[in-house]
Amino acid sequence: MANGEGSSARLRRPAQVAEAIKSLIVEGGLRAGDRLPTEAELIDRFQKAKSTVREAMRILEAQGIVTTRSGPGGGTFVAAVSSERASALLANYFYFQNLSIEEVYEVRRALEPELAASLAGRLTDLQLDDLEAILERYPAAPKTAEEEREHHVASLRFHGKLAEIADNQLLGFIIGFIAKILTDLTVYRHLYKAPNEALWREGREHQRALLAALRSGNARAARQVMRSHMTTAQRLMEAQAAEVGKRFIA
Amino acid sequence: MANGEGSSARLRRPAQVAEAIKSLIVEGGLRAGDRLPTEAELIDRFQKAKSTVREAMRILEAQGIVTTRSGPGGGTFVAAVSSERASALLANYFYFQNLSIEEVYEVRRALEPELAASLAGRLTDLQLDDLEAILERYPAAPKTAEEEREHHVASLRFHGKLAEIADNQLLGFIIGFIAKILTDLTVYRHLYKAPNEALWREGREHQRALLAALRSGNARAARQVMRSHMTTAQRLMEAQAAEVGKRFIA
DNA sequence: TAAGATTTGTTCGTATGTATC
DNA sequence: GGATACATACGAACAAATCTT
Repeated sequence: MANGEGSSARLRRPAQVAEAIKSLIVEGGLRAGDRLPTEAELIDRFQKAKSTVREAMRILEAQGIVTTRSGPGGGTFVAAVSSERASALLANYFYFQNLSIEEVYEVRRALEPELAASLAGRLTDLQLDDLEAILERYPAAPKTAEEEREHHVASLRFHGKLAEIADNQLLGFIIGFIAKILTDLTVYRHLYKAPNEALWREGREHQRALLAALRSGNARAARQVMRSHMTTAQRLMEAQAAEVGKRFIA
Repeated sequence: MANGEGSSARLRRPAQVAEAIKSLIVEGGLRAGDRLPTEAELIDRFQKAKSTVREAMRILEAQGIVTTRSGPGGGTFVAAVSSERASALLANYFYFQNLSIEEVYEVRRALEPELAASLAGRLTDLQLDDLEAILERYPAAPKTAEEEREHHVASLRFHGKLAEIADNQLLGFIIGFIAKILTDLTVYRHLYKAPNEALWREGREHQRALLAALRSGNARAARQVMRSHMTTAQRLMEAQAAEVGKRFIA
């Protein structure tokens, strides 16, 4: 498990203990749900003060790899890091970066069509209906900036849903992450320009066509439609002149 | 800034304080290097015990968004999350996932050619020489499993270097992250098959051709060469029958 | 329901370490 | 080297959560 500090930096005691506990997990081959020694045992084993051990636990908890419960039968347990947690931690990194729309879309243009192609013909009717439902929630063109924002969030949810369904966990995570930061950006953005109806209509046509291609199992068409959709989406975003980066977060 | 917990979960006090401090950062528009109130001031402001505040600090430190120094003029400071830290935290997520070679390469095949194309003709002589130097460190075909491993790590450093140079920070981060997990996998893997010389030679030719395309500024060629290179690299990896995922970490 | 047991959660006071002037 | 200002570490006492009986 990665230690997260530059290996040169001298670690303070809580961080040292946290590393030692990580070793217990890795060396011991512990899996999600497995129990770690109690606080008292750890204090005894490492010969450290209670607060030191507790700070170590907070470090591991912040990273999402353990959870703690009090009470009998409680204790500290190994946890599989959730994708939500991983996304949130990664978002902190980009908080300090200032991504441009162009940067985000260069990645989307490369990945989303692949995901679409890989999913063609592999979705259940239930999943297809879910996707359809997302589109149906906003059948009319947005009239106000507020409506435009809701449309955009719904559209991103569509992509987030595709990401969840992905067989490829890495691809799914990345696409889901991008949908998340674009959603946060959209939600917390307060300056809007007038909705661009032509672009909206074009985007909507693409999503319909995409759904049809996914349903019929036409991977080539799905890839092609998603490619066009990304181009349109990028133009929509740029038309809004939003800036990604600082302030895209909760 | 993302809070990292499911928003429904009731937070304990250290986590509450950590969130409050995050708010100080976000609402106050604080930037990397800015100073937060001293421990004593935070204890006073939040009316919490010293250890509670300290546990909160460990949480923020683990996420990479603050650093602390003792001594006069010391205290807690906002830090830009480093890409290394972000990578390490993200690697913890995939520790529990078990990615296949195929999954990783589906993403590499889509992204690395784009990066190569975007870099063509934009590298300094110094950067090109750095890349050349990485290739030159292993001019001969690997004879042993050990040598083969070193070659592979060097090749991944080549990709990591390209990722560092990338103008697109998102694209660069993703490619750097993938190079990192593949490197960790390679380093900590202890079972090797015999090196496949034909594939090695093919990969090497690709990297040479790529360097030439980058130097001459031929974006189309760079993209095309990288595409072939990815195919070869995937076959090399699969020939080694390594499994990504569990145990790819330190 | 209530009491007791177990385990983490929180507080406080004190002492120590560390960097700057 | 001494004073100062800060974080770091310790440990004892008590609170809260939650399981068992």
